[in-house]
Amino acid sequence: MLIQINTYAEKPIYEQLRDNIIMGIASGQLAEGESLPSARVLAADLGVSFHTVNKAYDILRSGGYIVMDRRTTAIVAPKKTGGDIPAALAEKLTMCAAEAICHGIDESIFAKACAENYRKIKGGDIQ
Amino acid sequence: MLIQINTYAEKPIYEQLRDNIIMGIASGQLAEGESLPSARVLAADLGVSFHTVNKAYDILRSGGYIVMDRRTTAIVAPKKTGGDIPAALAEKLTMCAAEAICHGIDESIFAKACAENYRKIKGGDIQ
DNA sequence: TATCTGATATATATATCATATAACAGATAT
DNA sequence: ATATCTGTTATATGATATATATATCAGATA
Repeated sequence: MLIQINTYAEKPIYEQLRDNIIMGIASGQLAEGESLPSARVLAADLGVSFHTVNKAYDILRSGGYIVMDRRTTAIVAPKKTGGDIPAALAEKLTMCAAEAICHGIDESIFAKACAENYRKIKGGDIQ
Repeated sequence: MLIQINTYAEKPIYEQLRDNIIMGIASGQLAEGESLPSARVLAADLGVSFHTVNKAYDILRSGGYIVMDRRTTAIVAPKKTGGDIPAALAEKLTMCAAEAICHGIDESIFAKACAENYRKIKGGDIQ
């Protein structure tokens, strides 16, 4: 999977990496059990510090997105099914809804945008 | 409206203030045209620096949430209708959907959560 | 005139971000 | 065994972000 970062963006590099990989998993570009490049290799490829990649991997591990396997590099965590919405995600969604309301976006348009995003990502129709 | 912050949280104070006020506007607790407390007064009430509140107000002004009126304090911006989804919000929504997919949350559950959030906030059923 | 407002400037302390270098134990292949 | 990879951990440095304090300014208001 192609991982791209923008070192000029205001979003920290480690967050860009985190988001990139979450998108990759969600869209199926990174399959369950698939190996990620080692932190050192990815860092060299992107021209960033090994520690920056390591931080992103650590956050992904804490969030249950990847699993660290001593024998290989990090791998994509097993798929979850019928999960609950984690508190952190619920908070983000709440703020998204609030912002949408402030911008005068109708509930139907908001709901449609949410569902379309979901479908597009899951269908791999992204980027 | 009651504005609360947590100085121990990892989220910066100015972001907490921003989110708090956006929630207040979305939920109707802060009505269109309503005056916000002056940055100095709110800072004193919360026990934070005037500049921290000022930064939050400046971000809210840039985002079109409030209007700075020379004659009074900042006021809540006029309501928008039939607005489009701003790019920044679209990106947040995309990441929310991706996280939901990774957590094994079904599309129907995700869509329901989005819509329920929207309705609860708009109906004032919050906090 | 006195007092409020936000806007702006400067300075300081702390935290975060990103980097570099180094060493460590576990796993793997030669 | 040796060499090499892995993630983990520690330490140090610089740049930037966050939060604070103090101060000045122009505009508005009583």
